[in-house]
Amino acid sequence: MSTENVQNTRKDALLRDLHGALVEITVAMNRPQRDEELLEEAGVSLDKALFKLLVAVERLGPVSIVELAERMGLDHSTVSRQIGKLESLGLVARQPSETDRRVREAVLTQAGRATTDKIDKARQRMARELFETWEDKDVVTLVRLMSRFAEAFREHPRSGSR
Amino acid sequence: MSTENVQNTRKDALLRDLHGALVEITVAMNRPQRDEELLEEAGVSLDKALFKLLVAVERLGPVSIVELAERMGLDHSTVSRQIGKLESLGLVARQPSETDRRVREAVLTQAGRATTDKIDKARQRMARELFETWEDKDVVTLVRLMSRFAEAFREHPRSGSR
DNA sequence: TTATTTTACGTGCATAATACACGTAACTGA
DNA sequence: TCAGTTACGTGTATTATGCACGTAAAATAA
Repeated sequence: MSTENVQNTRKDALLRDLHGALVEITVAMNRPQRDEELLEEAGVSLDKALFKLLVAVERLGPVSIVELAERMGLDHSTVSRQIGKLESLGLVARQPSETDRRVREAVLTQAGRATTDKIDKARQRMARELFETWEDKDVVTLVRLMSRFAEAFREHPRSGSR
Repeated sequence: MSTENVQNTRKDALLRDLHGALVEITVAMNRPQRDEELLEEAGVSLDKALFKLLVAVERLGPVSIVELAERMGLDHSTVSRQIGKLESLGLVARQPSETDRRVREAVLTQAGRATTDKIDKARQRMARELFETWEDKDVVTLVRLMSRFAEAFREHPRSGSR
């Protein structure tokens, strides 16, 4: 308090704004409404949780259940069940790993690929629309800084652990 | 496919990276681990869902249940119950609105304010640490562009509705 | 090699967050 | 005044999720 100065206050306000933006973005990303809209635009019918996992499988290629769980911040049992559902829907297949017979890698099936293609295209359309009024320069900068932030946030130098 | 050109591909890749960063940030924000760490650092014991709502009440000041629900992307019944819990913990109070006797505004109690102060300070400390190696200029730019994006994303020009 | 520990996965079980449906009170506008 | 809308709370059902446990395979130690 006694050592508080103007610079600190300014920076605090800045970081406070950042947190506000982060919360807003997180809420927007978590809105079921948003998923539905995207799925509808893509002409795909899929459950919210399954949808996120399907996209993750697309991004991470052949990927083990455990790694998928870590990436998604979920328990492996949850992912195991959800992948099971995606499998029964014919969108994902489990294949034994070549190098480790404990792991069963999740991969997209042809139908799964077709689905994620539609979703990706719908997302691209919406993103283009959102950035329509932005200067290219700003978009590039946003992506650069936000990617950098995402990585730092993920690696998040935890107080003591890890 | 036949009309695809290099410019489109470049921009698509950019937007794809953006989405990747968004997903990573969302996952990081949703990690229960993160909340725990923050709460521990703040020396506060509180449930995950309640914690988010408490922070929301701090930000949005005296706020109705319905507005809170809309901001959080939750059903009003969920928020009603959670505010009830926060009330029984003595962190939030419900006060009748001056202008509309249907609404019961949620506000922080003194204890609630003390709690959010601790949380805010802990978050500031962590944020400062994360941006330690960043140039001020980049932080300022990140916050500016990300705030702009958050607003655009929230207002999200829905296909037809709204 | 053999034995011990760790890892990956799946399943039974319990919990808790959440949405939906409904009822009540209050506000709004014709 | 009266019909329609809105804000809120509660009963109920769903379901996503984590935890605990067991099994098989791999890694490591002995």
